[in-house]
Amino acid sequence: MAAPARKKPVKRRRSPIQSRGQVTVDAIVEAAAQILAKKGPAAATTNAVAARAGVSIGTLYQYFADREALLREIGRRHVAEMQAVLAGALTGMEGLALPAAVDRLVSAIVAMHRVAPRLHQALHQSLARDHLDTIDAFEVAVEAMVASALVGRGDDLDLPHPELTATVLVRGLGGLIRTTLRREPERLDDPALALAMRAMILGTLGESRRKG
Amino acid sequence: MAAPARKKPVKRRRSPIQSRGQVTVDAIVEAAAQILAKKGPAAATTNAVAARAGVSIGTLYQYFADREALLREIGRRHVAEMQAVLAGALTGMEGLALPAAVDRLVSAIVAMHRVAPRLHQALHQSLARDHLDTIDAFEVAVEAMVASALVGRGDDLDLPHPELTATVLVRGLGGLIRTTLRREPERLDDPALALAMRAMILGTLGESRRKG
DNA sequence: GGAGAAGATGAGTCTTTGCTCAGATCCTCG
DNA sequence: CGAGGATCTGAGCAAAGACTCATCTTCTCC
Repeated sequence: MAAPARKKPVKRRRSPIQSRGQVTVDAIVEAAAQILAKKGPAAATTNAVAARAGVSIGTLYQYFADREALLREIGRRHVAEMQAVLAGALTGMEGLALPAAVDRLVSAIVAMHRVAPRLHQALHQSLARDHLDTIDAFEVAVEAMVASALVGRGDDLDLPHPELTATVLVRGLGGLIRTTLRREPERLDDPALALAMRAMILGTLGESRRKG
Repeated sequence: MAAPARKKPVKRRRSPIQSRGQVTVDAIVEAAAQILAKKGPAAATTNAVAARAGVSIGTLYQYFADREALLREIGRRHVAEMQAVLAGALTGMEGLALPAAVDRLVSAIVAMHRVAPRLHQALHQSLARDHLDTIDAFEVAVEAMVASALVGRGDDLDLPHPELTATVLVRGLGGLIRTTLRREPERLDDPALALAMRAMILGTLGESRRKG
């Protein structure tokens, strides 16, 4: 009623037109990702990011409306990278027998998490209730992907609830990998762990089928 | 060389001696846990906590050296509570057949996470690289517990690497539950999910054994 | 009752951080 | 070359939050 307070008086974000603008944006995102990965969310202040990127804070705010927007962009890029790695590791799986396919899947998921483990963790921490959307959407997509892959080989599997099984597998494996990454990062290279994951997947599939 | 800078000039924390002191401490911890659970780590400022607890900030700092110490205390209490719930839900499992024992384990783990889901999540977020020690120690203990339980029924199981299997199961289930809690909290009550978890555990155990 | 310890207060200090703005500098293109 | 837009600068503002301290109140116990 009183004064019509302007909510968003200016649209701050500028899309780079000249190439040097793009270079600057990349430098900022890169710097932020590095700090995030190396020192955690708390250290990733806008000033620190700008300093590391070698630009002034003013420049940073020319391209990002606020700190959140910057984090969101990092999340977007990270997810895209993971997606690419996953897709690459999963090509040409159609012809494989189940155990071989599972091996392939395990190494794909591990590889995907190895892209930028510290950053992945930092994002999961800092993206409080907001940018997790991006990551969540990706995880949902992965679950759907796995579910359809399970349905795809219907003959030898015949699961009563492929989606449910996919959900359990994807979330379980993801959690396992994230916990391991945080507590014993070096262990991700342990072949025994990969075998154990394989056993978990195959066992879960077998046991789930029997229930049909 | 120059001035011998005093590092920790005062030990600020006072242990409550009179009963009203204990009451105050409890109120503070309780208030902090509530804010943490309801609004996340960022909202849990020392001033907000003191206000909610109905005491002045000065009082808060009489009992806690700093914000970290307060968070650490909350972590300690939360872990203790989870431990109690888990222990309670696991008593008298010795005589049970494997499937029944697994059912029991599943509901115990779910119950344990249901103690204070939002707080659990907030702690996992805020306890950056510090108080996670407390939670980590607990999780390690759970892994050891499960491992020994697996060894305990050696006859019908005979796993080649009980610790590894326990690790995979505990971390996998924990991750699955945490993810579900964050994205679809209501689903934790879904019996189908419990069944799927059961299948995962039984399947993993069976498949792991076969490898021996 | 009253001395002294335990407990509580909260205004205020100090620091940090997100973010703005009034310009300076660089590029493109006619 | 030079006009005008794109880009960049960085001192500094305002807000927020952790924490202190001088002082007051309440309790214990002889």
